[in-house]
Amino acid sequence: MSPRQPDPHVRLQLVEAAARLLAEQGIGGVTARRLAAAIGASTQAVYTHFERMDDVIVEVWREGFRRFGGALDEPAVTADPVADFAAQGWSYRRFALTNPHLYRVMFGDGLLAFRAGRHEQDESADTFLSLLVRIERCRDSGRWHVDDLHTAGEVVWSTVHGHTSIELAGFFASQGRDPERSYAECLRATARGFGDDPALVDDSLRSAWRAEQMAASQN
Amino acid sequence: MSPRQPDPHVRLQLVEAAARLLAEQGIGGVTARRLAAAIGASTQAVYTHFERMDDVIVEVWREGFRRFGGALDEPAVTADPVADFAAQGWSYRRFALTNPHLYRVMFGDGLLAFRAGRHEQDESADTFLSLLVRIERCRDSGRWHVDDLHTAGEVVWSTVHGHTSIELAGFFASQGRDPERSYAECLRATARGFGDDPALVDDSLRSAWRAEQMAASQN
DNA sequence: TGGGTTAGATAACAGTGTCATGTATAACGC
DNA sequence: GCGTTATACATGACACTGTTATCTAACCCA
Repeated sequence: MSPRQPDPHVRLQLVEAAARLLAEQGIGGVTARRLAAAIGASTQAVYTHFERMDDVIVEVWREGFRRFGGALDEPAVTADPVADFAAQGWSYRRFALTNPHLYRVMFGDGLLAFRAGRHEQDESADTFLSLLVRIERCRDSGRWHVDDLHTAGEVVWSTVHGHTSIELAGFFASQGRDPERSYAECLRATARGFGDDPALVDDSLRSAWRAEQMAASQN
Repeated sequence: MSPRQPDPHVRLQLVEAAARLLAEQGIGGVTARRLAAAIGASTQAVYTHFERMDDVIVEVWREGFRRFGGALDEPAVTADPVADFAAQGWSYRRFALTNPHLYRVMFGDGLLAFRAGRHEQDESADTFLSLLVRIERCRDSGRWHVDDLHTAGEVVWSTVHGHTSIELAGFFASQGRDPERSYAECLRATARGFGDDPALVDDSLRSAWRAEQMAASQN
């Protein structure tokens, strides 16, 4: 009765290697053997620390949501709640474009949305709250008329996720279209859709666009 | 100098088998050996008719877009262009829910959006025109103010695709949310986003919902 | 310091896409 | 109709995948 403990350093290394492989080669590049080789171990090490190969990806997925939540809260909160909403929208897009493979794992149809257990889905739902906070401020300022906050969040998420995944799939590029223009239009239409004043919306969008330019240029 | 011709019937059978396997077991169920077994041939038959395994899926993808285009044009054109727009939106969603695996292949990140050549992407862009036609009618009726038709189409597509793919991923179900409510809200926000009159929008949405109920019950 | 448990290595199995080889068949010139 | 010949398709292999049975060596605790 004296068990040998699994080395948490090994587990950490595996997850880090998986994240790196994912970012560099996409989901197809993350294999058990490559993972093991990356940390100088055998494939069995993977199965000591994880039940299935997918569970390694789930761990990367978790870390992705942590970073994603940070990105969504990064844009400063100002006196213009609609500008803050739009700035968050741009931040959403920038995260996805900077981490395309990670975004696909997080929101794509690969495997996780299904295979991830309820626990993981609840974690991802937390990120959703970041959206709700900024929508709530738009409502409370009187500029937006929002019946149900949660439903409004689903509308916003649908739009930004839809445009983002279409852009990641390369459709806009292949058709010679300008994704920044249509994304701005998505944000504009959403704000107007919630009853905002068109002129005010345009002002807010301009502020948000300036903020995004600043943030994006910060390397 | 007397070549033996490949049997077009074999090719057709392969594509049909791939479509069936896809619908029944998802993309993972479509393997070369299963495909060959389904038509009583060897895996080499696949490589006689297609360069790569993926090209079989591309063929299913093509047929999917043909059917999808039909589904988008199915809702009747009436005197209310916004109701017609919304009815098309519901038809979009119904197609995806009825053919989930096919929809994922068509619009998902699996492989095709990237691997499919320019020719295939142009074909999918044709389907996009179905959306533009109905948006154009909303604009011409004076109810919508649309700067650029193509950009407006991208906004609409982003929203409906975003909500649809989130629903297919099972997020709404796992959170106990009502996807029909938020989808209706997506359509409403979109119409209002283009400057439509809120009261008129509500009327049009009701009409479209009735039409959808009819169409859906036609099994 | 010993005893017991388990981390991790090695090697295998079943599955995948793909291809080299061989054969039989279909299309042409006569 | 009959050879001739290019090729459709079958057979079997190769490299890869995730996963697991087996073994050894290292660790933890008494």
